[in-house]
Amino acid sequence: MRLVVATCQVDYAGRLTAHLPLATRVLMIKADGSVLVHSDGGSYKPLNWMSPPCTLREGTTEDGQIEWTVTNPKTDDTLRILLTEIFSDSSHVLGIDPGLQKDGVEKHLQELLAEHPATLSPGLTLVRREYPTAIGPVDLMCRDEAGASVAVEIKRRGDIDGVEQLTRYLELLNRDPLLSPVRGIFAAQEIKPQARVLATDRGIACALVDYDALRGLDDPSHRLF
Amino acid sequence: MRLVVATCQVDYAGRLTAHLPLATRVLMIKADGSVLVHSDGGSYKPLNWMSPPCTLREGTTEDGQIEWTVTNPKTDDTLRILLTEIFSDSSHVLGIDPGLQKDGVEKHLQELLAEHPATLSPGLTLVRREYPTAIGPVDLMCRDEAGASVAVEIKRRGDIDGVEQLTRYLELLNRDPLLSPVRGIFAAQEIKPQARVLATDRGIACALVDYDALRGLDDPSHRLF
DNA sequence: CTGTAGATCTCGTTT
DNA sequence: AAACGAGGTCTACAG
Repeated sequence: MRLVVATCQVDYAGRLTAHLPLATRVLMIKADGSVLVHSDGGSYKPLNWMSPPCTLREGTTEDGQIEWTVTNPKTDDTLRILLTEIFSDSSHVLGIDPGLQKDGVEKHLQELLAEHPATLSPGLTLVRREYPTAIGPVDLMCRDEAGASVAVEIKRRGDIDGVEQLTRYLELLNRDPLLSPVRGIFAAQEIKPQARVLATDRGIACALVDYDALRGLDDPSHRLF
Repeated sequence: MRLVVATCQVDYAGRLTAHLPLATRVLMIKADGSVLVHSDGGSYKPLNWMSPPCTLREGTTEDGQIEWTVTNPKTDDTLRILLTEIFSDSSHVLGIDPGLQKDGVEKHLQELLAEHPATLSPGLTLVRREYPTAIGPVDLMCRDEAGASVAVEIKRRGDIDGVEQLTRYLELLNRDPLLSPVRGIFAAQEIKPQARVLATDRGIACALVDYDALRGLDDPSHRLF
């Protein structure tokens, strides 16, 4: 890992063309050759960058200024960095990172709802999780008290795409005379108004999921930490 | 901008809960208080981070180790960083960045196709760009040689979502007796096989767009640089 | 290996 | 301010 603080101008050419005027920034060069250009704001996304695999070539321009050329042989992207003044340049050995341990995303939501399907609709019982179809797995396949099939699509944030996805599943599932009629439940922690309208228009029920309440129902020994 | 190279352990609690075991990493603290935890690989995304607005509080644990607590008052997220060994700690004044100048994304593709609609289908002429509907603007509304309406959806990468979007537009537009029948063209630089199948199944034509060729047709004086 | 869906998405633009 | 769409998306996972 090399960290350079320098006044620089950056030009990128790849999927798009982009230009950064001369200013002081932080350049992060990782062990795999990738380069990140960070300013003193924004968020975690760099102003500009090069993804690995790529190689950095250091050179000088005709007027004696330092110029870095970073190229990615796979994508033919290039990043040209002109450095007019260097304030700091240091290298550090970091070693391989053990990586991030996560908990609590959609998969976990699906696990919790699989354990407590009745929170979606009274009397609902699980048939199976990740119920396979030709166009992808249905998150939860359930049965209601009357024995009718219910397909559940789970999202953290419910938007129109999720409704479209569930609609495609329902259309396919309802072609199967052994399952039909299959009704749908669109479950999410948050449902966008347009998604709710579309779902309702298509006869799909919406269920708001309370993640913390589900966690409370769940055995706390399952926690990672 | 403060750059710290240190052996650290990181715990995040917010939308999800995440943990980084003890290892040597780079900590980037921006002027707005945001914090990025980078390892020597991956890509431009940090292992862990805190988005602004947030505040960093430095403290010491009972056993005398340095502990940073970063909190975001808006979202109630917290990032706890335990630093066991610091290899480098430096601060730099960067100033405000002039920002990235972009060129060449979907908007530009739309402009080029608006100028040259006949490249999509022979004899096609533009009615208007960003044709408004109740569920959003249609990228290009055109007329063919016979005077029939043609709705064009433009994507850089054509996937199934784009076909769904165009389908919704067509469904809506075809309810208008003044416009109906409206046919659709799905235009993209690259069209995924599944998207092509879905489009064809729904009677939507697919058009592969050659961005460089369109640029050639276009007046070069429109370039930014 | 390709393709698909999720993301502490981020980042615009528009309503 | 909220919402919708795009991203040089990136990234993990399934087929």
